[in-house]
Amino acid sequence: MDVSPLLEGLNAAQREAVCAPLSHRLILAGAGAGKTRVLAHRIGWLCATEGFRPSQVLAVTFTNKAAREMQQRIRALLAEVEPGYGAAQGMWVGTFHGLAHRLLRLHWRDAGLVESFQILDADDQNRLLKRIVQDLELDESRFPPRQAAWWINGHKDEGRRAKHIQPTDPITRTWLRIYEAYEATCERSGLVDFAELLLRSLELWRQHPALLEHYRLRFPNVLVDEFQDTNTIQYAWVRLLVGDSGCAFVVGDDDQAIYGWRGARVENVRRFLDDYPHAATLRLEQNYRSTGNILDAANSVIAHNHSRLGKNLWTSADSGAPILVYSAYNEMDEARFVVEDMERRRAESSLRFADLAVLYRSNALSRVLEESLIGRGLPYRIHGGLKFFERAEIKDSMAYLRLIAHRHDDAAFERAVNTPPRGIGQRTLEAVRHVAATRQSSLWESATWCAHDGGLAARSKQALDRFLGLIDQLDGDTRDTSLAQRVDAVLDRSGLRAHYGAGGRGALEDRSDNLDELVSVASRYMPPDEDPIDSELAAFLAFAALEAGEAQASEDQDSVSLMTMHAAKGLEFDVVYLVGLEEGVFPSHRSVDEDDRLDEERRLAYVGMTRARQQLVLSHAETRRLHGSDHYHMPSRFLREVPEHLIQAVRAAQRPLSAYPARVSPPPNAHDELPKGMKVGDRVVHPKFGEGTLTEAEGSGAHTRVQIVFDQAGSKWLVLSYAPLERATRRS
DNA sequence: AAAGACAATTTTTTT
DNA sequence: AATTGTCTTT
Repeated sequence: MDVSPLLEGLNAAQREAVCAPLSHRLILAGAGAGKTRVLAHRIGWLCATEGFRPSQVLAVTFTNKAAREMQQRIRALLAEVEPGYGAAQGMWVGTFHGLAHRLLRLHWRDAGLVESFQILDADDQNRLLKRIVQDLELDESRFPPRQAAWWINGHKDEGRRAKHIQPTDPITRTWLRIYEAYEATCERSGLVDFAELLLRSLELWRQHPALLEHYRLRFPNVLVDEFQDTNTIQYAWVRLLVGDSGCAFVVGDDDQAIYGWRGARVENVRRFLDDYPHAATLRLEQNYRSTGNILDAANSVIAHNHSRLGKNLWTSADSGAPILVYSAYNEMDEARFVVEDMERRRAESSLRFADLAVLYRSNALSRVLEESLIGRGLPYRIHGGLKFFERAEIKDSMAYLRLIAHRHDDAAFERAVNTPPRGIGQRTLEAVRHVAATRQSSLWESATWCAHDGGLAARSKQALDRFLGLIDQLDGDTRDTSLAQRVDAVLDRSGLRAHYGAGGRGALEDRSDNLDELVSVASRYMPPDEDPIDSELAAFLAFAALEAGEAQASEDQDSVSLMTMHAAKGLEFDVVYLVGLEEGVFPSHRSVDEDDRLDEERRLAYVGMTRARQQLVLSHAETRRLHGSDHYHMPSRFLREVPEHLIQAVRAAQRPLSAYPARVSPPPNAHDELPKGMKVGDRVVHPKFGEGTLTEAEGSGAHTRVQIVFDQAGSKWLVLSYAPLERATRRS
């Protein structure tokens, strides 16, 4: 057997990681240091030289995309090492949720589930919670369903069920009541949300030691990617599986931990070292992606963070071009600059559109850029946004399929009953829900009863009965047909196709196109080889929930990428434009008050900057129109944290206004002064609060509000035209 | 029961 | 600004 492909092209540190002896390892790998590569090669190494079969390897990633990539790389490697190796048979590579789901499908009985349990996505969960909050007769404005979901998921992510929580105050008591009711509903309807997948599978192992032992023996090797993004329960899951006998190989970068706000615990990295004192730490610090200047800039920014595990990226590459910083008048000027710069670069070199990316803090910033790109006719692709399976019309269709597969799915029932409208209104539903609540039954059972026995109007009974009959018939009639035919039958006989086809209220035509696309997706769908689910429909439903799919399909077309910095993690481009570098935008105004959050923003900046291979372009706007009103922000602190000698500044003022493309209107009052001749950044004085700095402004004319950070009195928002503010006289 | 006016809301995202 | 959900009207 030739193991050389496994080591080819690896540097000393990478090689050490790949060939490490069998014991626990923590690999701290900086951006662009080849961590995914190391992970794939490590698995190849384990199989080729340590005598493991691929089926003895379990590797976890965070996204489906990463899982697919990993699987492909390993397959290619193994094929090279040992031609005809049966291509990674039996290997478990997937997301935490995907693997947990597989476990629950295999051991549904032991996990206390019904065989046909359904997965509840975030949207389903919110709807269900809304229903529950209403049923409990609580004030929705005081207990918003979204917040309830947040509260419940937060506890589940920490491994706590309702019974583990001791309420100390009335508010917590109420949240707990919601949690309990939610648990009961999910139980009764056979529904499992994302957090539940993990918690259930963890409990499955805890409560069935023999089963756990089986998996420990089966997977002596457990590998985790993006370890800094694991939450409490994911960590517990890995720890339980590894136990004392297994071998954990975890890869991460504490400087790229950007998901703390959704429960990820960077501390898990340290905790791993506490829990496995013999684990050796290896650092991958050589970066193969970016120029020296880009790395220097990124390193300088991240150096401002507290409590890092310590790591300094270096490269043998040239320092490259300086970091460009563009100061725009406003967001339109900024977008114009970005697009013109792209055109210029493309004219001067052989860059493809796909080598260019614009990254921003929040999705709201993408619109202007999009308009500018359209104006100049450049192809682009916005990543993120609504996924295919999250679209309303698709979810409507899926609700029918879910009911066909599992009648007791209350979430699907609520969605499908009256979509499209078929005369089953609030009153009727109220009655159905009431019966369900008193009998502790699913909505389906309750509806069956109501359609014949309840005290409903004959009309309503009939409508209800027709709906129930429709589902039963769809199930019966299409049982032996292909998945695509089933979907097609659902669209036709449910009336959804006619409903969306009619074009509704100004509704976009692609709604109906999406329905056709769903049929086509179904016809192309192939259940995974080693899937524990025997029904094609059930497998398809799980696929839709776990893998919502990219919104735009045109992946092959050469186009500029637009996305949030979060979405850019793991990707790289020759030229990266980081726009909206303004205090209050990035770092976000919701983060500036807390050190921890600010650190996370800074890590996000680090992630964004290190996406660039050749050229990094940073920009900020003096004025930005956001949510309908004007904002005047100071340049982001992250800009100031980039050493000056790395920067080449481009001032907007050098460009005449007449150079603006005709379709973008010239900026009104762009860099103008605020009323009273003030500008952001000025020193001001207030008779009562003393001296301070004008840091931000919002609104225009007489409504302009400004934020002043007073030297003594703290920060305050004042209406400029009323506040007795004066410009401070400069002291000598 | 369904359409239309009105008000509130707006980080980041995966599964 | 624009989307989203709630309330009102017919």
